[in-house]
Amino acid sequence: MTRNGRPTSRDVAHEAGVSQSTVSLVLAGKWTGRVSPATAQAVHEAAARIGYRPNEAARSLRLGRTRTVLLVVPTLSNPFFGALYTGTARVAAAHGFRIVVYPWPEPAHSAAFGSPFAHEAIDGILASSMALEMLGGFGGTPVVMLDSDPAGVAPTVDFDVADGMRRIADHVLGLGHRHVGHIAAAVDEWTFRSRGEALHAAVASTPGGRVTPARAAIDVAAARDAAADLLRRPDRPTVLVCDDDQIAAGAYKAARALGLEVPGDVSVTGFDDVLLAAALEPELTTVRLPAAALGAEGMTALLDLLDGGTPPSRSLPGDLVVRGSTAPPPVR
Amino acid sequence: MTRNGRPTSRDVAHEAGVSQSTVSLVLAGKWTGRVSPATAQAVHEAAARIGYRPNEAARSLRLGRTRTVLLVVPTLSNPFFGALYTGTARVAAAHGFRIVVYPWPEPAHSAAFGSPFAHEAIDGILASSMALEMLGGFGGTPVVMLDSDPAGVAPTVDFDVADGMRRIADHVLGLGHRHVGHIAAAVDEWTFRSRGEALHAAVASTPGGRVTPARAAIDVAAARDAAADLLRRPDRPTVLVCDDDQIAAGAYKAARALGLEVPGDVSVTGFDDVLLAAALEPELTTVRLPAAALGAEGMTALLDLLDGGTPPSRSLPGDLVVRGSTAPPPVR
DNA sequence: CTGAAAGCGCTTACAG
DNA sequence: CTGAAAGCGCTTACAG
Repeated sequence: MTRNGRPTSRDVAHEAGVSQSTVSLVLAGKWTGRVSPATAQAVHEAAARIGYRPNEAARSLRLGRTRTVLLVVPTLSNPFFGALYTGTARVAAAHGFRIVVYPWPEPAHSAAFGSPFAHEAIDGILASSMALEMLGGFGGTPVVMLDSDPAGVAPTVDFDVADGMRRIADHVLGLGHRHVGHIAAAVDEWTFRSRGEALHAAVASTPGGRVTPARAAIDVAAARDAAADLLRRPDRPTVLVCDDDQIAAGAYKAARALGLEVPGDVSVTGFDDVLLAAALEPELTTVRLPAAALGAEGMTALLDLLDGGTPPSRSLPGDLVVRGSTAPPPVR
Repeated sequence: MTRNGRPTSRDVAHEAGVSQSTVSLVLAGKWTGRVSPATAQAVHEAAARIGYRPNEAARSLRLGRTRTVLLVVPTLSNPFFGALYTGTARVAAAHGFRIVVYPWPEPAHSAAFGSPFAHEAIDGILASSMALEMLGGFGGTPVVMLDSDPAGVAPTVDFDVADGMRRIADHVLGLGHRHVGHIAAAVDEWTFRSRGEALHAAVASTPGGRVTPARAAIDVAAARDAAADLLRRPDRPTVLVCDDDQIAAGAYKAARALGLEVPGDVSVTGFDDVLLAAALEPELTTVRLPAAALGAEGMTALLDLLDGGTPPSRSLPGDLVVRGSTAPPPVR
């Protein structure tokens, strides 16, 4: 027994009447052909009887692996990343890994958190929605990037955001819109660059189509101001395509403040399909990005990488979800 | 050097020309009076030069402590718990602890996660918004409960939700409302029981005041249906007091579907002040609960407990935030 | 003031 | 088929 009262493999050995090494072999599942079935069963029973659980610290020290993965996300105030975490943790748990979440850079607290890589008690890193370079020096720790530029050196699991934005474009162009206001997220990341490029390409290839760009932080108040600027123009866009659901919420507020109805006077679209999208009135037309699936696929790829594999970069499709915030442009 | 190329305290010792035990003493900050200042400085310089970082697994094994705390939350889809995590992690990092988040019971994945207590590589538990009994058998691991019944055996850090709800009640009663619809969260937890009791008490003590109760899951669609039932009554309440901001979002939807204006025809209040509250139109009158502060105070209490202290149960005040969703009742 | 040594609980060659 | 032993990298009495 350890000082804190937890049984050790020696206690199991004593209880089962075998040696400690036999216990280790049996409980690691490496006994077939080396230990008799009867002995193995006795060990399992003894372990269950005294409530034995292996000491992870000892195993980590011995193996040089910690079975811990660091998940780096830009923020936890967006429930998107909560869902992402859930997906990674599900796959991790099934393989005996744990996930430590690290919101970074969290503007408010970045300094106080200290460097996550200082601890180094991790086997690998999953980083979402950021550039690999942002991670700085993390030694040779294996990394899988999520929702990030697939042109980098690390394996990547992405959403096909360009395709999602093309679906948005096809939807609003199909409704008859030609003048599109695009409220881009003022964050220089691959995921947002891709959304913007796809939108511009799709609209430009349509006769009479044009995009008026604007930028806003991913924040309701900032988006409201950017949207108000677009809506006060003499040649007002008939639809506001937003890089994110929170930005779309700001666009709603700007429209209402100017006495414009959504979607009667101006249509609005979002991106992500977080809870907010269905809470707004009217409900938001957006692209659903399966965050939990992204996390699960990313963790699967990282496990492959840790096993010495070379997981291919992949892309998950997003679904267009048409709700009440889009309609044909007003007749003039 | 370890197999994976990381320098150890032996490498530092060699670099500094001292013994490994001296390195350990110096880097643990326990050298004053036992090691000469010159030697201590040499050790620090050598450690910095070769980029030494202590192996956490070895330290954990030796000390029998892991410097890891499990944070159990009901869900991560509500950004409230993201903020709570941020607060705990900030204090934890300052003390060399890490936080492992565990959403539990996450209806969708609860089975797949496995028991968090099985790993046992934790020194303590912070559990939010649940009953201590839900944690089941966690051995003798120290626990601090957050936003939970202070009558339990574990130290507790709470919001004064009863006071918050009284402020809501005073606000709407002050506006002239007398018939209050209460949409309670259909979750049998202390935090919601307290909200309901405080509301009923405050309204009952006002001449002519009465409460019509309803219940809904913490979910926009469920809340919409519950609110619609209240609003279709012949003796319709003039204000819907909701146990949570998401429930309030559902109340908005029900009002709009019935052609009622918020706040002209019916006032609505929330609780928590998550991002959604300011994204709604009109913006939601609610009680701001400082989630990050709760997390920070909880972690501080747990550190105290781990040090052998007996942290007192505490309560943090919530602020009433009056926005556009409340107004005097319509004249009849 | 400094170092040699024990030992935390495991895993895994190695010997029998 | 089974066990004795080494060793992962630390912390901390203990001896000098």
